[in-house]
Amino acid sequence: MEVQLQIKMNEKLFLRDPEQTELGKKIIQHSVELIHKNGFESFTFKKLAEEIESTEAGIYRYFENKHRLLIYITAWYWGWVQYCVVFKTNNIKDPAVKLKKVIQLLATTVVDDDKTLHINEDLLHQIIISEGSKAYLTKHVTEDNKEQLFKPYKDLCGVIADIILECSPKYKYPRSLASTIIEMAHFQIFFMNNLPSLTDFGKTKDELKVVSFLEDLVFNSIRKK
Amino acid sequence: MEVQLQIKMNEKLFLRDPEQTELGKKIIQHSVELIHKNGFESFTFKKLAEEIESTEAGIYRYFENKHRLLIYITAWYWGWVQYCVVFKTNNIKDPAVKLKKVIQLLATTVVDDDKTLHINEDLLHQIIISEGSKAYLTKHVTEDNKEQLFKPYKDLCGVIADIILECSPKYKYPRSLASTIIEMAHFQIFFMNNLPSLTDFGKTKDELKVVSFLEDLVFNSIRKK
DNA sequence: TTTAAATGATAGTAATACTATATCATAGAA
DNA sequence: TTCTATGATATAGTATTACTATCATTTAAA
Repeated sequence: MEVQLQIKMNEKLFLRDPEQTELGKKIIQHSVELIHKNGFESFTFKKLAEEIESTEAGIYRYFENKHRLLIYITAWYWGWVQYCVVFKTNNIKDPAVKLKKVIQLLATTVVDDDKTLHINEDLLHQIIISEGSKAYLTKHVTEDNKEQLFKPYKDLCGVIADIILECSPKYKYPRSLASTIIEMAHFQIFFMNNLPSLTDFGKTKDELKVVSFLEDLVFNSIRKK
Repeated sequence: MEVQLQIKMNEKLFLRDPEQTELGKKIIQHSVELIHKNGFESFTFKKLAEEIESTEAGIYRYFENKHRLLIYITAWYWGWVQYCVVFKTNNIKDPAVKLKKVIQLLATTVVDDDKTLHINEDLLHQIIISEGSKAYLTKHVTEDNKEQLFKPYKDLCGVIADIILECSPKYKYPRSLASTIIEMAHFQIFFMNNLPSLTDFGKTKDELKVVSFLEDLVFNSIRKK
């Protein structure tokens, strides 16, 4: 049996749903590749259009602008991560084991998931590490947030916060710790690879050390005292 | 006696030293104000030139482009923070007290420092919170890093890591914990104000709660077990 | 088969991110 | 006093970016 995964996206993220058409899927697929290759700053709809042999105007029918496309991509990613978290922690009783699974999922290389054909999750993971925070670090966060554009991120944070509370019902900062885990899983990887002296993993560049650091950080914070 | 603070900057950060001329100082001062007001994305040298009643070409003589200017501003900020850290922790014996001072310095509102006349440190602090990471989240981090453009950030991280080691000589992740403190001091403040459900401080919007969270996180990690 | 939706082709505009060059004021050295 | 280097002003021009608009054509659902 073949299963296909579809992540339901907020309709405000796009002008026309890219999942519904061939062109739409090509836009997402090649956006991920282009942003991965050249970075978000030098990414333009013109270049994307050339890549997929369509036109700039064609892409503007799907997304208002490239920033909205970035929000779409990150929202998709967080939705997908939440699916993975729920899937991988299913049937696990011990919340501490769940939390470890989550940390590992966030901080280690992603294996491309065949359930979504047009999206390369490994590239996407790398994009989110270096471009993800640009989705919300803007002057218009508040309005974007009102449109619920960051809901998948906030939902994931909520799921992780709940696991933290399962581990330690009296812990006072479950949400802040959850967002810290998410952000630091990515930032420490970025630093390790690009500004290694900001970490203790520069020599080996081993993602598993980031996992160890985060586990140490998290479990020392939430354990009973 | 009046003391004037000058932060020595890496010469590769600029084409002409803005500290040395009136126009240069105006560029820095009004950049901070404009970026604070409209965000880095919509900031252009043209608008800046209009603001200071000079010309675009004039500004290009000081900075290669607006991204270099952002790196300059952030580098200046980290240099200044390091000066504050050293100053405020001077003569304190207890490293735990030092570390608390550092956390407070990073996470709470900055009082404008009269020692630097043309720079408003409070605005600058707010800019760094929302724009600071854009300085290094680029495709050219590695080259920029080779030119030592991020040295002030890395030095500050080193200073904090040393304090952590004073507290707990056997702690395994002093640098990663230091960069986590720095980043989270800023991100949690940003989240608290803009995406409050990612934190536990949304209702009160009280910076001191961010301080408490970070202290809890840090001291549980480094205390002897 | 009709017809609406999706796409493609083309054109145009305002703003952005620069580069180049020529002039001018002034302050210190010869 | 003159020369020269430095900093500032003024103007002009280019390639690219970030869009918007229009119209023709293909495709796919009713």
